[in-house]
Amino acid sequence: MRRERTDAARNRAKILAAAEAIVAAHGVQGLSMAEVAAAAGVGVGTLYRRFGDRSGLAYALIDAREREFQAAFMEGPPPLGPGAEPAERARAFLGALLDRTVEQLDLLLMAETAGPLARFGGAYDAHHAHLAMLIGRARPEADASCLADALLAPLAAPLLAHRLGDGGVAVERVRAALDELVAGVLG
Amino acid sequence: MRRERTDAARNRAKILAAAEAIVAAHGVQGLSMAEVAAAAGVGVGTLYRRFGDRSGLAYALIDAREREFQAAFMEGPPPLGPGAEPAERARAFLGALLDRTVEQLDLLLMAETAGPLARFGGAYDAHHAHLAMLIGRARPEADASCLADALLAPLAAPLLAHRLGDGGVAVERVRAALDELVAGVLG
DNA sequence: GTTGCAACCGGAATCTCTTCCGCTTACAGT
DNA sequence: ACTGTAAGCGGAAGAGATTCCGGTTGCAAC
Repeated sequence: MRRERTDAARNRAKILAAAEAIVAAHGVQGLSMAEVAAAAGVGVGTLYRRFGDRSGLAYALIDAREREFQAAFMEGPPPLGPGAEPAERARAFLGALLDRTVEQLDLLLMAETAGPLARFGGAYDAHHAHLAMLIGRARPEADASCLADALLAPLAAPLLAHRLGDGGVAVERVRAALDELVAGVLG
Repeated sequence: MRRERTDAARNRAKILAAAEAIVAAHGVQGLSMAEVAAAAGVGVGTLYRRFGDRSGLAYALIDAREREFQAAFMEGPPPLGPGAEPAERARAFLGALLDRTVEQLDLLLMAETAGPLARFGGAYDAHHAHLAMLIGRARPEADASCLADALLAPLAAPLLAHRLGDGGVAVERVRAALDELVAGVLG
């Protein structure tokens, strides 16, 4: 496919920079499409062509950290990367994903709320494929795909936001529960 | 607290009837607040005072079946109700919840999308409390609350919609994976 | 039957997301 | 450099959710 036009690339950068500035200044709730467009000096149509919708913009803001994370579990050092036992890698993977999710909870919440299905393009599929691979290696006879969904589900942003925010549950308790789940499934 | 005024009760009934008719005729996507209000012959303000927002209206439509379900697992016959072993009850509970969720997938999807936090008032709390009770009975030393969240998470509407719809996964595969999870957690 | 008031009602106004389409521009091929 | 065109652009228009508030009404107390 053709290279991105230079004006498009420039606009993309301006939009992301403006969006980051707005999130830093007013939080995620202040991130309205019209405001981002105005701050970036482009029309709202440009935002939509580039990012699809509000949730697409949120995912784009998350993307940088997501790439780091994917690199870490695909080719980084153990126990996250190759070299450790599948069960240990799965535990490390879910723990790291928990940390990343908590760190960007506001953006993820907005992204999933704006359009729930978008979550399942891109990042989620990569996480699912990785975890299913680990499960399949540890227990070839199991339904690795469904089990991977089940282990990833407790990390959904709305649930974590509820428990960590209103519920007063600490991250470490969630991590411990995940470890127990992995032990039960891959044990 | 005071009894509901008769005009308010009448309007509530008219609104729910109109909403059900619209869902039956045009599906969940046709359920716009203005349209429901017009069909019920009330102003939109009345919808909002009564149901809070779009997701509140969706939950109200789900409510009847939810009450049946709660009665079944709280005081119905085993294995769902009292009388069976905790592990078996937990399996039956998650299976029944899976069925109910699939049955009302569209409404649940809309309800969670419209306001993700609303899910965690009412029905979710009841499910969580019940499952945590069963887990606590089977394994007093475990963190029953967090494990209950983890076992309920795979039943989130967006995930099920994705797997059952686009992914081509059958309900029975999901059920089998849940059974395996329960087996892993409850010994 | 009258009265006081709290709850309720309606729908216009507002707010934000999203779509649409006529105009502009980068850039590959000549 | 010239040109055709596909990609990109902007912002007005459309859609639907949500808020607001002046007017109305059920009903409990007297």
